[in-house]
Amino acid sequence: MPELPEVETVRRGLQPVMEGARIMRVETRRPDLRFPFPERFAERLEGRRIVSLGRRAKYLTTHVEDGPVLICHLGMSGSFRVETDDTADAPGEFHHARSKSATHDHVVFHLAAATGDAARIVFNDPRRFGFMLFAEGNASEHPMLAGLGVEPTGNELDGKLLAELFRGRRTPLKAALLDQRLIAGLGNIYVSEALWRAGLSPTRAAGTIAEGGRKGMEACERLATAIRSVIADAIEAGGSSLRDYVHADGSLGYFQHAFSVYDREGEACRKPGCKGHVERIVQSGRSTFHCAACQR
DNA sequence: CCGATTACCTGCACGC
DNA sequence: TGCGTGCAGGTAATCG
Repeated sequence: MPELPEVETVRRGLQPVMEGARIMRVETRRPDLRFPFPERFAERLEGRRIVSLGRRAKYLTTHVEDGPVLICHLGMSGSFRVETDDTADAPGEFHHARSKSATHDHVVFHLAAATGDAARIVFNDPRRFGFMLFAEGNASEHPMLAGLGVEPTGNELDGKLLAELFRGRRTPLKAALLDQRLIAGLGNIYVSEALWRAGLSPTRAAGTIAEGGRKGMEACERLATAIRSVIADAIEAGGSSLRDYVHADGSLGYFQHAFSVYDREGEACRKPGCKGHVERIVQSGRSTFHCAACQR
């Protein structure tokens, strides 16, 4: 489900509830998600105050006082929702619009805010590709985060860096952009969208835009700009709501309406003046959507 | 080193 | 109504 914009949207939804609150109790309703929960998972969190909620790529990091850093990944189908006594006891509110099976509520964090208000943070994940791990000390040194590449937010990712990352790589642009060791946070949707915005073919060897002299440099600049803009636009729209994905407060993201190619097989290309249409191809076993007419 | 394939798991849409 | 098939936003292990 969630690529960087969705994870960032989740983070922003949870932050006001979690930061400063104390974790009173942690329930795990099964022994594992993708991986087994860490030893003494609940015990090491209970009683501690949450200092901050961060994000690296598609990972959420929860920092507590005098405890481990909780690293959460949502996998394909993971989501968090916030329950307060108001929301839980009020039938027919937004819960109704998106009945999500409690069958897959795997973890519940019972919180007490500084004001004394109680809240529950519930992690739901039907496919259980998500996971929760602990980092001792600096989370960025945890094996799961240590190898991650540059964030596609902010100014660091530019044409020059992209050229350095791609130089000599014969892998298709699609695969290069999905490689979290190069750029961290892009997923299947936003890779298709970024390549369309940049007018670059997903099948083109990544190295060819890094080695093509002036034209190559222009392509790198276009791609860096496309990546940053599509991620920024998606975050601003509150992410994409596909299938059952919703925000922590139950609301929906809107970016799926702004998709240019993803899941639009057969539609006319939206690029002004382009006569092409959106095609679906399969690369490394996953769908890629692109316009062969304007993406070269 | 590289890339492609498979595995992990459940739900849903679709055709019959 | 049910059943088989394919597909789904993730990462990681394995195989050439």
